[in-house]
Amino acid sequence: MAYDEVFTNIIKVADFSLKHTFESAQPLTFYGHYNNASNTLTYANGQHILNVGFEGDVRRGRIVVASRYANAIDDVKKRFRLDDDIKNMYESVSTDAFMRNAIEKYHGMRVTLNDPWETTVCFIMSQFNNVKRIRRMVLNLVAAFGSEIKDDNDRVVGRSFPRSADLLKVTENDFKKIGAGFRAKYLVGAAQYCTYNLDLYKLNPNDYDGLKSELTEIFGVGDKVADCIALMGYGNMHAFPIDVWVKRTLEKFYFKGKKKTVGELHAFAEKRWGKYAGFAQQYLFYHGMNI
DNA sequence: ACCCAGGCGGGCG
DNA sequence: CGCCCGCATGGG
Repeated sequence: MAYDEVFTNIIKVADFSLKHTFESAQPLTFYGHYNNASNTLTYANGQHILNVGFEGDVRRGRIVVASRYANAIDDVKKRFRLDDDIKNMYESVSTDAFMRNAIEKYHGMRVTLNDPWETTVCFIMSQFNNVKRIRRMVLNLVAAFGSEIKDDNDRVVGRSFPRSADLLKVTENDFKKIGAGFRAKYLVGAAQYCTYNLDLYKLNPNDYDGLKSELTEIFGVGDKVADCIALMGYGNMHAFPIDVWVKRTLEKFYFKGKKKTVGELHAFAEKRWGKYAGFAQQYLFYHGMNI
């Protein structure tokens, strides 16, 4: 099959925004390529390249998938969690004015389901950092250490995200060269640990406590990053990552500016948003950061 | 110049 | 356990 013989299909979808989903600092933000003018996203899954576009209204439109990857449709459905009962989720987390405003402003923003290892790397990169620089660091990582994706004419058309085993020979100094800074030593440790000591693909996505305890054994993964991996790498909506923005936003809009501990905020989120806490969190984070 | 960013590990009390 | 500190780097 020639490279230009791509498989295209259309998925009808309600309440979906490719733009907000991409831009809201999830793994796709860090290694995908989004074109704002055409509202299209290109990303790689392993050796496959997927082109995803969106047409129509946020409330009711269609996703156009173009790829030579036979399972591209299933990949997109899984990645964007299109089978979720989004109307019920919105109803559940629309608990107050802040959430309603966030949902109105960023309607259609989905919590994505990503590869666990890729999510781990992206959020190790995220610590004590800003979104723009995280993205540059991750793109540098893929460019430097990802394996080439070639067409039938042996032409390089992209690079895939490096697996943990692909990074075993990469040194701390190499990671510093791509801008990782003090996180370089964490990447070395994570690559080792996730190759030899922990199979990320055998963890139970539904076991929140189990995920947290296993993931925090990775050097450089603490409570917050583990919550991000549980949420965006395993789809565990119980996870409620509390970063500086979420903490600040909760304190300001839910506790009249009073300082709260992370433990208190976790308990608050669990009681208020329950099984959709992670979904609510993405709106708290993104709206809180941009308000 | 100064402050901050999707925090973490390590050391200390 | 909780608290506090240093940490690399670039953008506002």
